[in-house]
Amino acid sequence: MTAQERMLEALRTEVLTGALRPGEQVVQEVVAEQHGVSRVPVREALQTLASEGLITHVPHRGYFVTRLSIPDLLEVYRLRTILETEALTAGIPVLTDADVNTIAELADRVDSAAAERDMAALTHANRDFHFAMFDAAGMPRLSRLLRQLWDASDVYRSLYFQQAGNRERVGREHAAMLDAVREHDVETTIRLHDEHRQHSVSWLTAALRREPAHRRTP
Amino acid sequence: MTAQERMLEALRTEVLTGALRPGEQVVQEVVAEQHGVSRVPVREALQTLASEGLITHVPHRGYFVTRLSIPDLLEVYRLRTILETEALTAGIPVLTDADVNTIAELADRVDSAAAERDMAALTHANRDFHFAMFDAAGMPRLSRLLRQLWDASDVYRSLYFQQAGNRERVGREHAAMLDAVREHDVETTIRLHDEHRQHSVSWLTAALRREPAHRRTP
DNA sequence: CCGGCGCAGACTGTATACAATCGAACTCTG
DNA sequence: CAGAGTTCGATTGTATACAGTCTGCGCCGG
Repeated sequence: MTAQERMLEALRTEVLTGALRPGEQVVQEVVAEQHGVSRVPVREALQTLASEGLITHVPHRGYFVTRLSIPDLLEVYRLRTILETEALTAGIPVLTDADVNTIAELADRVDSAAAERDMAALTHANRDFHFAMFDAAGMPRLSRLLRQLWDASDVYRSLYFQQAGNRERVGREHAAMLDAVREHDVETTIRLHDEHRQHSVSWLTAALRREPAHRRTP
Repeated sequence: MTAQERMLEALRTEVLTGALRPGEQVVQEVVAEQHGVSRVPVREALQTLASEGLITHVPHRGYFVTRLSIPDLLEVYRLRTILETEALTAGIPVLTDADVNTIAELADRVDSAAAERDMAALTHANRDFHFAMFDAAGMPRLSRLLRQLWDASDVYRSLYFQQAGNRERVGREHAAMLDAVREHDVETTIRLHDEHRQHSVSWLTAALRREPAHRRTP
């Protein structure tokens, strides 16, 4: 595995778990030293994250963790709604029994991570759970676009998960989805996803309004 | 402007106009020498294009112009249909008179480029024409996703434009769209876009089937 | 006292140099 | 003669070194 791939993974995790906070500058030399590599692979990883939108690049100034505005967050969720509906419509009917079992297992993993308050594991397991359904559509580009949109909002989802009530709610919602998925009930699965999203977007906009204390991404 | 930005622009143009053909390897040193820079900014531009999907990266092997398969092409057009419909629904009703004039002007530019058989100009003007409508939705992320999808298929659109009949057809289709846009007729604009897309996708799949002669992207 | 100017420091951007990896042609062997 | 091993060339990946740009602070003048 190349150094830039390691850096990409490391940086993505740090952003997604909130170790690097929105608006914060990512100084190349610091990251390089922490991981024992030179600045070159760090730059290339940052480049990738920038083109995905997770990081914002300002020439001659540096790389900053992207800070979502509320309108941007709403747009992300609107696009997710459209594209996830498409993915579920194509994917749920063609799920095999093995797929369903995998999804059930992933739901368990979400629960354990939630119980242990392991945010990194929770974020990952949650993604895996949902993308097991999305990927079933067999539309790699659609999956990829969705991953980008999830990346963009994961920075804030870690906030959402930090509250115990939200973690419990997610557990219940996932269980309901699993039931619908078991019966290949596309309509219900979509409806549950819509509600799931709806709740987190309202919670998050409220949270963002409460805490406008970061300074703007320069 | 930094060197990597110049390289990004240059490489993107070369891929989109077909100067670099699908499947072909992009050798860093060659590109660097051609443009009088070192390999570093070239690498960073390639990195970005790779994360957008225009270029495929194989560690320790190199960067290759992505070759679309027919299923992939169909997926791109399906996603474009969904997202462009969304953009037009939001954008067409709120177009100002100035916007409409801009669009009309862009349609003219497409025609002139077509008349002069200037493929690079044609590709650019065509994009500008359509994105003038899409961008009107005021959804920057949606525009961005659409640009990615366009990038992915532009490699093949240059093929489409090389045929005179297609160029004329596009001129007529754009004129019809312009009329619909002038009247803020969302439904007709969407229908025309659907037909527009439908024709190019059928033409392109046929063309791809005729010419499967490239060697596989390794 | 306040606003513009210049300088120092930090950080980014790029070039050059070196190390590692891959593929293909060639050789050697059964 | 076929096939596995091997060496060589080309190309990529990474480190180091240097150049350029921006920011913030202090100084000077009004």
